[in-house]
Amino acid sequence: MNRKNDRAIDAFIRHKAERGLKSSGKRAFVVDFFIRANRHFTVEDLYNAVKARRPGISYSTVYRALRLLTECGIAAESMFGESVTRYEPIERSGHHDHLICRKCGRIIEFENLEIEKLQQRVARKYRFTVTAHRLELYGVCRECQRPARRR
Amino acid sequence: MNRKNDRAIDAFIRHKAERGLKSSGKRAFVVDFFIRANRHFTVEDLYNAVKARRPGISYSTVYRALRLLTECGIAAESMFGESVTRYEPIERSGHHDHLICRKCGRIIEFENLEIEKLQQRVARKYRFTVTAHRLELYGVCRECQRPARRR
DNA sequence: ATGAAATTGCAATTCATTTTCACTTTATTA
DNA sequence: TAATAAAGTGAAAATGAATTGCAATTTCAT
Ligand SMILES: [Mn+2]
Ligand SMILES: [Mn+2]
Ligand SMILES: [Zn+2]
Ligand SMILES: [Zn+2]
Repeated sequence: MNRKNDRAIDAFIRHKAERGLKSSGKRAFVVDFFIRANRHFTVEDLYNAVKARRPGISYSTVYRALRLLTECGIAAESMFGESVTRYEPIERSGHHDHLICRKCGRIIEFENLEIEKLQQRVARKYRFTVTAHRLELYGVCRECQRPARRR
Repeated sequence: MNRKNDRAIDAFIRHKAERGLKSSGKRAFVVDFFIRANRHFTVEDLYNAVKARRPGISYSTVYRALRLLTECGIAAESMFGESVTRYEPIERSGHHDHLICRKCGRIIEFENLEIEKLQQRVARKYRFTVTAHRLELYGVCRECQRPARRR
């Protein structure tokens, strides 16, 4: 998994080179932090997490870093039915889909090749070329089912 | 399909009763128009479509009508990776998922019981109770593949 | 060291959506 | 039917996430 982090960081360095971007300690810190912490960050989440360890980084920088990461395919955006966008590093985990708990907000990742195959079959039926997909299952996670439900 | 429209309209009338809402010609027109036109409306889309046939209906009214329709389960919201929410009547078509063409914006609907079963299996594996799901396949539709690609 | 170009933080802006509020309409009651 | 309470409406203001403009700062090839 350090391998994967390194690959992601290399990808970012390559991206910078291609686009003639310069280096910056602040951005590097954000990028690094994001890649290492394998989470589904809100901009606010990431901003707060980063700020705790290294003050003096602004929201703008976080927004801009996440945009770059998305552009070069290191980060993936999702919405999960909220009003804010979430970002997660994908270089390291490969494609997967999500179970989202509506009680505690937990996000569980899964992969299912059979489903992916069936998606291709559906697409073929409509002569549709799939370039991306999104599958989200919403509900209640294991932990949230245990405690006696009130109300 | 008139049956289904009628059922949706009845559902809305019931919802009004339950919540002590009053009647309004404008709202009724929006609701009616939305239910009849089986489309994936943007608020703007619906506002324009409605305004063409019956001027003097404001954005506020459209927004508010769509909120009510969503609350009582007649309309479903989706985002499809854009910055605006889309609404479609679901009472009439039942559950389905979507193929979204990134070139022309066309939205194709499909149902696949096998996929739904596999989703249940995934959920069971994680002891997760699914209450809703969302599957979207993005790409290029049949029609958009035909013309010689330029660039 | 110089200068062009990128980066940054802050404030201002954008854009979709929600809310506020004065006014109108509806429905219930006397 | 008149009075009244509550809901509906449009226009404007407010909100909230995300983007952008800009002056100051930093990077880096020369
Ligand atoms: Mn994930
Ligand atoms: Mn649909
Ligand atoms: Zn949970
Ligand atoms: Zn198309």
